[in-house]
Amino acid sequence: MPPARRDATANRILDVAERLVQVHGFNGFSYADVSAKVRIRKASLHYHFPTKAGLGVALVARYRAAFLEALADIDRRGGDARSKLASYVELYASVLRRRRMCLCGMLAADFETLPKPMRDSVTEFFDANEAWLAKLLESGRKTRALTFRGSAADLATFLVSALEGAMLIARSYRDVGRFDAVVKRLLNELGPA
Amino acid sequence: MPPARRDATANRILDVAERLVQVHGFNGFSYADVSAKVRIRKASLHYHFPTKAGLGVALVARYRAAFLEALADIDRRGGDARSKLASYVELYASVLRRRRMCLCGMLAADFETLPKPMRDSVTEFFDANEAWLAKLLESGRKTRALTFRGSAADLATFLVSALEGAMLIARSYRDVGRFDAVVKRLLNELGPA
DNA sequence: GTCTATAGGTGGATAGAC
DNA sequence: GTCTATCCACCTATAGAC
Repeated sequence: MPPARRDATANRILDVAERLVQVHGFNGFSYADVSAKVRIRKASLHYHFPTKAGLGVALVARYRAAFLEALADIDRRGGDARSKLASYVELYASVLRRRRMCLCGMLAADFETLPKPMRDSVTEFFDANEAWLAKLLESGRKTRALTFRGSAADLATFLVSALEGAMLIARSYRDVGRFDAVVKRLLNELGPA
Repeated sequence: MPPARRDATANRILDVAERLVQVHGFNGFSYADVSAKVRIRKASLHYHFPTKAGLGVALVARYRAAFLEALADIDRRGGDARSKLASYVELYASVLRRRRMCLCGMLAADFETLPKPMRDSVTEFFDANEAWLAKLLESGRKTRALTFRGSAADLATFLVSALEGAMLIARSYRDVGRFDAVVKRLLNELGPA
């Protein structure tokens, strides 16, 4: 039996829990909330994810894998650094358009209340995210598609911070345009299109 | 009797609750947590703040007032726009150094779970914050202390987003240097010191 | 794998004595 | 204003039948 089918229920649970965390935060949802949406009893959830901490770790692991896969997709599609950067930003925008916060940005807010293994997973997400971005920026600088001062790693940190912050606040205003305005300014600073 | 003395207990409660929200989020603290730190029984807290929603509103109101007072202080101390901007950024840095997130940045994460009156207070904080900053930026542009493209209001939105995002992530890494690096890049983009 | 039932704890909030 | 005592809803998690 293929894993996709074998873990079909687990994945449905993760889908629902992921959305709940992105919208309400890790301390703002319960097994009861998941239960209601998945149409399975609370107790049955514990068969798939015995503890909430474990569910949280699985959530971040899957999110990171999916995110890195999306980044690999961007690489596979090709194009210059600037269009790749636009695709990268679009990943954030698409999350926000669904009225969600980045899962790990949300968990960064909840950070001090998270079980230790979840904390490590969250920073690992940002590390991997920024590493990919830094590589893109460096290659963009080489081909002169992008211009910027300082190290690519520093700029990657900066961009991720700005994007996460823009998502965070734009969501409160329920105004994606606020996010778009920030993006426009970020891209403008990286040289002419 | 002066208000400061009359509301001494209420203020101690707010001090403790404020810190708890900045560190754990609005859904990550309880009256029991406050009770333990203030050394007063849970039930007594309800005398000062009957509901958690009411406590939350009081929290944001006080935080905004204190923040705007700090901004007024910056104006009173005088200096050029660039040094005022540095003082402005220092407000965020000092919060982060105490291992806290901006109260309203944290509440922006909790936004969807907040009682309506709190939601309004949060966006009003950002509105007031950005309005002050936009005014500063505009005056800096006039005196040529600052150089930037686009509207001052747009740039203010951008700066607040970047600062909040940088706080959010730097706190997860427990690395204030990460925040400082973002600040350095932000200030560099606003022209030579 | 999913169910019912329930344990054991904590959440916000109230009543009434002092 | 602060206390003890208590309510009831909800939380995460477990036991055991099917």
